[in-house]
Amino acid sequence: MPETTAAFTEHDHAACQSKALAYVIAQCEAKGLRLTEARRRVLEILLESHTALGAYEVLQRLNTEGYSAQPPIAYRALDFLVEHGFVHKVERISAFVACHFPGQCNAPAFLICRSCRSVAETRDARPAEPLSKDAAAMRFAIEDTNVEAEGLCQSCQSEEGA
Amino acid sequence: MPETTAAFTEHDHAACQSKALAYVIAQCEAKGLRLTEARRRVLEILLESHTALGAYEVLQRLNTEGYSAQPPIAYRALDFLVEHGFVHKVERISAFVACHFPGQCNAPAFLICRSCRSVAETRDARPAEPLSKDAAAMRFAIEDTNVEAEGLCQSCQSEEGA
DNA sequence: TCGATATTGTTATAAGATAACATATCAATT
DNA sequence: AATTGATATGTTATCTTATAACAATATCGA
Ligand SMILES: [Zn+2]
Ligand SMILES: [Zn+2]
Ligand SMILES: [Zn+2]
Ligand SMILES: [Zn+2]
Repeated sequence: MPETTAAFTEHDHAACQSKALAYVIAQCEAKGLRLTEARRRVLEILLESHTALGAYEVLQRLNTEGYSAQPPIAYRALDFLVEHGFVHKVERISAFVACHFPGQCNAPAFLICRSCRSVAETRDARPAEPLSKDAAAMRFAIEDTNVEAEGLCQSCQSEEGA
Repeated sequence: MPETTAAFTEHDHAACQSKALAYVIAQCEAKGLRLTEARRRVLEILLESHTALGAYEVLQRLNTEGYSAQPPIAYRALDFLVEHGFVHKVERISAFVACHFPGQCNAPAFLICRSCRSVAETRDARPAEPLSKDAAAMRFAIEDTNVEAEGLCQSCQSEEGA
């Protein structure tokens, strides 16, 4: 199996999920970050699958659980989680996906299925070489990089052929 | 000079601009595409600088020229230009920038200044290697890739220090 | 000229994101 | 325990980005 999350492969997702959650809890302890109720619930919702969810989908999920939250609740929780690298924003589809490489994720890159919205994360994508070289040459200070590939996962290819 | 557009460097932008426009005109001729008034105006607006413009900024520009257009006018023109590779969408900032590598642009990558919104385009970014390798391994069919780096251009770094 | 196809005009609305401000909670110090 | 500054939440309203839907035109080959 390649160095990707198991998004498009069979795997023990319960383990996948609890490992990531445990890591976030530990990190917050260690760094004195406050993993509040809302933040934790949002993270748990995202960890349920390898599918990216929009902020309003997350919000809806919160609200089907007795919560009665407005957009800023979801966005603030997501901002916190993204800021600390526990969740990634997938710009291409304006959606959020939990990080599944707890603690090992520097420059993530994503494979995004346009049909089922599953997102596989690969790590160690050295920020696209020619880009960082050019950036240095023109004294451009890169702060953050997105590498996102959209397409069809294997199972959605089959369905589309059908 | 590296293989980037001249976005962050001194250059003969008039030439830059007219070369790109001429290329698009020729391509449309050759492929029987209709570069209508609206499409051409939108392209010209984007070619004026290496700054990315939002769809509504483009719309506003159209409307300050006697036009009286609604959002779909701008989006349709942009869709056409993006579809044929004459314009790129910069997902990270939901904005559009003219392609300045007419005919030589396969997998563009961008350096985006978060302050002045200038965008430099580098070509030949082989779609991030680890990603395409992983994709092949899991039979994921990549259709389109974004590589976008956000940061500060040299001149905006100076200003921020001030 | 006819008819299929592509494009534009127009209205309305969906979807994504944030500003602003009041209230509440937390955690460290007196 | 009370004070206080910093952080987080609740709430309303609004802003930005993008598209659906459908009628009216224009284009171009048969
Ligand atoms: Zn999993
Ligand atoms: Zn899929
Ligand atoms: Zn130029
Ligand atoms: Zn700049």
